[in-house]
Formats: sequence, structure tokens, C-alpha cells
Amino acid sequence: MLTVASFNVNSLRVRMPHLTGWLKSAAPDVVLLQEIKCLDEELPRMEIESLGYQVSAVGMKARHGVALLSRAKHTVELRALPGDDTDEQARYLEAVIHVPAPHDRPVRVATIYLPNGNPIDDAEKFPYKLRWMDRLIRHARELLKREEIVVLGGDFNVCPTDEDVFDVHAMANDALCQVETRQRWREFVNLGYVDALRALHPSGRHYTFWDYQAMRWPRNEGLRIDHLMLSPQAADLLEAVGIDKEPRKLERPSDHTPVWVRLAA
DNA sequence: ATGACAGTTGAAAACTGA
Repeated sequence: MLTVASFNVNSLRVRMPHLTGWLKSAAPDVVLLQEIKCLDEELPRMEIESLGYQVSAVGMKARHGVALLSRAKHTVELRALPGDDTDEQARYLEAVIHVPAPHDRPVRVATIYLPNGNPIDDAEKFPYKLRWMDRLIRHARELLKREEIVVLGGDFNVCPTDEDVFDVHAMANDALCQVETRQRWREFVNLGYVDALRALHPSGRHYTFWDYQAMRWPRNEGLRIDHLMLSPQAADLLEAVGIDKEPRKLERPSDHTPVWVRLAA
């Protein structure tokens, strides 16, 4: 049994008390973090390791940044999404988790912080998002050839369908919901990756993000943009999935909350 | 239509995010 969780912390240093409390209570085996908003050397490495996790990160100053925590040892395989050597934004980290015997099939995971893309009429931002999605599709296709247990998880900044949006009209001009965004999302899914949450909860409102503004959290007006995507070999092992709302209830929370899967791995 | 919140930077208000 292996649990993999994804959590956009919106600043790791600010959210360390929340993260450590959540690691102790939820006790996930693998954690994919986004928006750590710090350089690698600024990571609170000792504090994380003292809780029993190996930690790797791709950080940058002030913005973005992803990290990967695992109880079992892991080996970093990629520190950037292939396909554009000029892209310097810290948005991707891929590793192999060496799950101990008797369940010793390796598990490949990636933590993903897909570009937001707003505003959609900006000359750079939305095209960058779409190009990044095209790169992700190409790489995800390559990964499938390995026939491994793969979990691609993170803040994808995509609302796959209208059911993943609290108010379609309020989000009509948002990059997260555009036709071009959703077309690429389906292309990714149609490669053979299973959206873990929708596999076990095909319908219904299951949000992972609530804007800090306009009373979105108390009104439960959110978005489902954090996803755990499973290769067929991982989907075979899917036992449970959930969104853990507890961290979002705390004082000074992230605007996201964790999503997790349990695999029979 | 705008800004509402929050974090970072760097020393105030600008930039970014979703």
C-alpha cells in the first residue's frame, strides 16, 4: 500500500507548520509539492528529513518551485520538463521511488506546476501555458512506453470540465477553462492517463482550490485544478482517492488543499 | 470594469498568482 499526495503550499516556508502537522496526521508515503517559492538552499531540509522523508526540490527565487518527499528512497530522474531548454521556470521534477520489498515494483512520480496562463490576451502567458501542455503530452506519451506505475500529480491549473468550476460564467475568460486548455487536457487523458478522482467519483463537486478573495472558502466556491494522473499500470492498483480539506481550515492556509491516492503497490 | 487576498521583494509599492 502506497499513498501519494499532492499539495500546492503557496510558499513552503510560510506553510511549514501546516505541512509538518499534515505529514504527521495524514502520513502520506510520497508528497508532491508545488509553489514552494524558494531556492533549493532555502529549503527547511532538516525539518522535513527529521519527519522521515527524503526531500528533493527544483526551486527558484520568490516564485513557482516544486518539491518531492518520500519515506522510501527516491532517485531524481528529471529536473525539468523536456522539450524547451530555454524554459527556466521551476515547474517539474520527476523521480523513481524505490518501494521496499515485498512490494518492490518501482513507482515513478512527477510533481507538476503547470503554468496558470492568465490573462488569456497576454502576449506571453497563455501561449506559454499551451506550449507547456504540448510538452507535457509529448513527455507523458514517452513515459507510457516504459509500462511502469506512474503518478503525474500536481497543480495543473486546468478545470477539466464545467463540473470542476463553482461558476462557469465567472470563469468564462479564465485560462483554466478555455477550449484550448481543455482540448489539451483531453489529449493528455486520452493517451491513457486516469484522473484518479474522477475514476472513483465520476460526478459531483470536488474542489481543491478556493480563492482567498470574495469568501470563496466559506461559500465553497472553488475549483478542481489539482490532479493525480495515473498510468494504466498505476490505475490497476487504485484503491482510494480523496481531497483532504483539513489544511484549508487552518489559520493562514494555502489557497489549495491536498489531494491523495492510495495504491495497492 | 475594477478590486477583493496573499506572498515576495525590499523598503513602498510593484509584481505575481488563480
